[in-house]
Amino acid sequence: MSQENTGTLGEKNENPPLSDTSSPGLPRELVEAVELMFFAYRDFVSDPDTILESHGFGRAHHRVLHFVGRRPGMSVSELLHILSITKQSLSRVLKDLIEEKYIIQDTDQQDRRIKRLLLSAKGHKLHRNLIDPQIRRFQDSLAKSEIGTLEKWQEFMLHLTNMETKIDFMDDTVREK
Amino acid sequence: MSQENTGTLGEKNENPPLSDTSSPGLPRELVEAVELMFFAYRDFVSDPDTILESHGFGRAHHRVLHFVGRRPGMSVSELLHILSITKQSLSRVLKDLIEEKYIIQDTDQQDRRIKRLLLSAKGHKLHRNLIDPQIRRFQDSLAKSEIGTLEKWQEFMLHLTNMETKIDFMDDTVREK
DNA sequence: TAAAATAAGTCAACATGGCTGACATATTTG
DNA sequence: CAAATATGTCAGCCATGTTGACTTATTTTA
Repeated sequence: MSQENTGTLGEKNENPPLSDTSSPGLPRELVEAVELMFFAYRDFVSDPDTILESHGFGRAHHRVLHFVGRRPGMSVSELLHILSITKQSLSRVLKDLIEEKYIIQDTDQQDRRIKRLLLSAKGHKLHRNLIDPQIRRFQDSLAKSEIGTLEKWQEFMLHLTNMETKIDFMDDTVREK
Repeated sequence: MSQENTGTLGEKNENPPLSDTSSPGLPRELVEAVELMFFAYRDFVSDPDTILESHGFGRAHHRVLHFVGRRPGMSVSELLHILSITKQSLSRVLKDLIEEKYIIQDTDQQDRRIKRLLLSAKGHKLHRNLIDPQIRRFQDSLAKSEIGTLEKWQEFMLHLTNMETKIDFMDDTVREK
């Protein structure tokens, strides 16, 4: 067990081929796919992360900004449901975004307990700046790879999700209750 | 600006179609793709998260376990490089994994400063348990969607990464220096 | 109409896992 | 022998998750 590998190495920086040593018994392609999820996601959010930092915001702020942008007029509890976090976690970032006028709260006229969330012009602008590099990344990747259109990729990615989660958001039908 | 949407709603749970209201000026399909990255990643790691919790571990432990499993005999600095975190962050989780005998350290015989990292039998077993649901998720998705093989998906995902990151790991050639 | 349920918000405390800076130790290299 | 390298450690900070206990306003219901 103790390092047959390193013994066979001529120099310390020559690493053994991954296929020889890694995850015995598991389909190599699928293990690589697991890693690609990690690397792709990490790099995919790296550009917005940089922009957010310059505003004193974090990823949590980004998510809120994004989903409010995607569904203007969303209530706080709907947002909590999509993000799957607690209201205490949300409140910290939402407070920042409201105080700095990226997000506007608008009391629902039918039910005055509910506050509808909307992006301000400032909020739209930031949202736009954050998503631009991600869209560019998709477009570049689309151009460089042979996948053709995004459709099949989307279908595949959708099947990776827990569905209920996703469907709640995609659908316009009744959520809980 | 103030909520034309909610005004048109008959009932509070009927939300407006996303396509009508969200992210004006941006290609809808690409905005949806951005969200799919978020949902797919989150749900993709949810099964391992549950298992990790029962062991008192977190995602950080998972990553270490995974990459050590993938490249047995990896040095600490190589691991740091792949994970792109500081040694102080790594040390917290690596310490746990070594103390609880999931990972074995083996001093390199050529350069006794370097410690080669390896999974113990216990480590392999946990790694296996963690990756199994993820592989199953890929297989299910592959079966349910019309993407065919993973090849094009992998190519596309690879192009989403910053490349240097990825290539460092995939290649067997010399890393830094 | 009074009581219960709902939506939102707040305070306090805790965990995880990033980060920086400052050092210590062992080992190899020049 | 001095400098560089690989690893490890202490201390403290930050972001963002968690739980639990409450408050306030508003709507629903019995």
